[in-house]
Amino acid sequence: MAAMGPEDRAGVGPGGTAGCPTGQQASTTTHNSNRPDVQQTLVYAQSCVHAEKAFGESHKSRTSGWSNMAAPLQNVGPTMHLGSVSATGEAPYSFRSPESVEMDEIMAAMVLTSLSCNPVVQSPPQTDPGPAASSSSADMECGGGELSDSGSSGYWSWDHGNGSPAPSPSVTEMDSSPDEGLHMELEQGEELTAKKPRSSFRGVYKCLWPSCGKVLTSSVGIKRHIRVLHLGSGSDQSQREEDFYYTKISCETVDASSGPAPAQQALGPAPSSHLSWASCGSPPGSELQIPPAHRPRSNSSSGPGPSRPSPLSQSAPSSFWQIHSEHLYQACSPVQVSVAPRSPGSQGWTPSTSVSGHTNPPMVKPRCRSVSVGEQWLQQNRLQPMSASPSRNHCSFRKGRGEAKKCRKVYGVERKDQWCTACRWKKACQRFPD
DNA sequence: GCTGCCGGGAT
DNA sequence: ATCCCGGCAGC
Repeated sequence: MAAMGPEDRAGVGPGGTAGCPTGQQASTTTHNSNRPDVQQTLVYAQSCVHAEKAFGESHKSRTSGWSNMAAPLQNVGPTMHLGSVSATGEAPYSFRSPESVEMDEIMAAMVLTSLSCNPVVQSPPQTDPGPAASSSSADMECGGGELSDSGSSGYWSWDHGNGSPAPSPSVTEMDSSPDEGLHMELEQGEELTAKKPRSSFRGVYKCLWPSCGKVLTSSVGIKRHIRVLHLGSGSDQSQREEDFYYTKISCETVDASSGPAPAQQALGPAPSSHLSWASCGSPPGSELQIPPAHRPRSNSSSGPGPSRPSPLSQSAPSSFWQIHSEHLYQACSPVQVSVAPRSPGSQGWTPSTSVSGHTNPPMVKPRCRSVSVGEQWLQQNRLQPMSASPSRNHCSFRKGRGEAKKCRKVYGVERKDQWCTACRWKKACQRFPD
């Protein structure tokens, strides 16, 4: 639904322009003038360098400026990365060719972006992530996936859960350059199709070296690739810098087969729901399980807004919350009303709290409205085992009227204030449900 | 046309 | 979350 076109990308996320010192625009637009698609994040990041150069040459001011630009870098150790960046980004300007400089700019900004957004890159991904690290990284990845929906080009965003920065690494990757992206997709396709049938989440590591775009599935492999091919093996520095020249891309497969939940089996085709829930990747080595405490609570925003990615196996319980918030006066009305022996003038209506909704088949009958997967799961688990195929065909059926008196009939329009709330709101009658 | 209520907007 | 209403469909 988030059909934001590429041109809609603001490019500068929350605090984007505010974070960078003034005067950042002019110096860099010249470098990127012929490729407007190249991430504006890059422009932004690089422009900070220029601005700082303009403002002062002291290393101290540079450091503060960087931390100002991107708070995420603070916990990473800004000076260390600055060293690597400045080595490629600043010094050679005076004598390198414009193309080389441009590539350096791109690369430096990519490195910065990936560094600040991807903790997996900051620390060796598979050495010893530990449970906390893996879970937090999974959260990060989720944030990235979510951002990718908005179509922004890696703008800065702060993760909802733990306050960590979580720009979208994958978006940055995809937007980096069209030809490179194509190249990467080809390679990625080759490597990934092999594993496609079974895995649901995976991370790939992409080399950020200019015009390389090599994609590997293991961090060790990508490190070795960078070290050997680009940095040149041997030097101590190269072994440390290799981290900066790759980034991790989280991918998801369209797995309709990963652990089919009972509800999904019974549901039949509900592909959109599957996809919206499975928009999260995670590192290949780390486990997918996000602790419930870490998982963002289901925001009550109905509709396909930022769908919280979660493994499919957990989809049903999470959507349970949504049901309660969305269809409160319907889904949460186990209160059955015995309508039969009533005098017409009587105000009384006897709500019997019998949970035996299943004894009343019409109650179970799905209404004609779009039912989420989770909701059907709920219905299946809460109520009687429904028919094995509560397919959406029933949704086209609109229940007939006249089976029970409604508030309008009982009280009349003139006594509308005595109607139940739902009737007043033109919703399904709560007081006299069919 | 009346009625029930879904879907969605407004606050 | 609450309130309201347009509009659809069954009668």
